[in-house]
Amino acid sequence: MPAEHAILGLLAQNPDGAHGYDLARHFAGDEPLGAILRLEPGMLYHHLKKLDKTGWVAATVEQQGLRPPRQVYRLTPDGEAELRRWLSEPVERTRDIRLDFLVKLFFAQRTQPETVEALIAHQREMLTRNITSLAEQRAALAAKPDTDDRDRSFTLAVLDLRRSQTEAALEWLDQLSPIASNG
Amino acid sequence: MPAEHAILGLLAQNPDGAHGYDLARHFAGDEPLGAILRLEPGMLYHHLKKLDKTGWVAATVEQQGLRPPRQVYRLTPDGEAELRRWLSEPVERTRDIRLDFLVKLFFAQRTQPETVEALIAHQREMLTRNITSLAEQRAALAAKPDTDDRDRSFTLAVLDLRRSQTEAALEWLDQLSPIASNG
DNA sequence: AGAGCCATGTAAGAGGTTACATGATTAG
DNA sequence: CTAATCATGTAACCTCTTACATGGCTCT
Repeated sequence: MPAEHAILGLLAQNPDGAHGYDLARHFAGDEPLGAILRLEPGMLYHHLKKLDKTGWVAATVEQQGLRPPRQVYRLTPDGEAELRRWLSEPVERTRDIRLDFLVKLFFAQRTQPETVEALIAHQREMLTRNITSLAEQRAALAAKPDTDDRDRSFTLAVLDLRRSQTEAALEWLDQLSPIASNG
Repeated sequence: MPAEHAILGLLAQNPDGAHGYDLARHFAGDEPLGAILRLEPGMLYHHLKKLDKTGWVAATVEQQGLRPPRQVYRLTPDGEAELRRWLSEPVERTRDIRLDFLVKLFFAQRTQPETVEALIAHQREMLTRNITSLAEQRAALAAKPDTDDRDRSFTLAVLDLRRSQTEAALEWLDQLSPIASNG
């Protein structure tokens, strides 16, 4: 779940804590985070409660006169550890590059820029492994007897699509150096 | 929802109808459909009931001695119209190529092969449009003042990833000719 | 005799979307 | 005076996942 880790990441940038409405702004369309991940108020408040129950954030109440009191959330040590763990781990599937990996990249850059190169390198290995596996599946299928020609050519097309998507992600990764270096 | 249209597609290949267990086999891992779309029994039976309520399939009961009676589902004229409509329509977002478009391709090939080339051509146009739009967004962002450098370079990376994924899908589409021609 | 197939489902829960409810404050 | 902003949430409703319930039949 990238959304909850994104919340942890935002709190990691704000040692004084933040309340729901503060955080919500970062998930709007004109913010960089909002370009990859939209979070409606309902879900945001839901995640905050869940994170509180898990112990990754801690809430304190701030009275506000006549407005509803603010719940100010701060990252706990457990939450920080979880964030670090998550940020160091590449995503397994190519389709998760689009969302999960971008969120990782975003917060790695902002909260621990020295880890960005390692994250990219690990992700690179993972994608390379996936390409190898796809090549193996392709070879196995081509060699498989008793297969309808239409079925085979369709499944080959499926594997080829995955390969092309994974290779594209890999090439994109290799051009991320500006982010990695001056982040 | 590709799952429900996949069910319609399977029934379109079986004018005598099929029952849930029959259909379930097509969504197993070793079948070509299963390579793109897994459907557990629970969801399959749920979709069948929903399609029945919508009027896209019609059920008749077949007694089976001591086993539970079979619900045999047949495609209705409405269901067939819906399937045709869906099969002729490209997907809007690149990320839906992986699932929805592949399902469309699979069933277009098997139930109306003469439409495959048009489907591919329409999808090609859609992807080309998306690439143009991404280029525009990229230009707009590069020209935008008052933007944090880190924010800008991150959002540029997001747009570049989308472009690379969309271009990869486009190149893959252009090599689908074997399926289109001898399907 | 036991494993796996046939054939249908239900139940519980996680995760998400959309819309609404509340009510003061501030900006135009 | 109206609209947007601040600040919190709830409610209803989907979708999907995982696991289980039932019980005869067929194969080894």
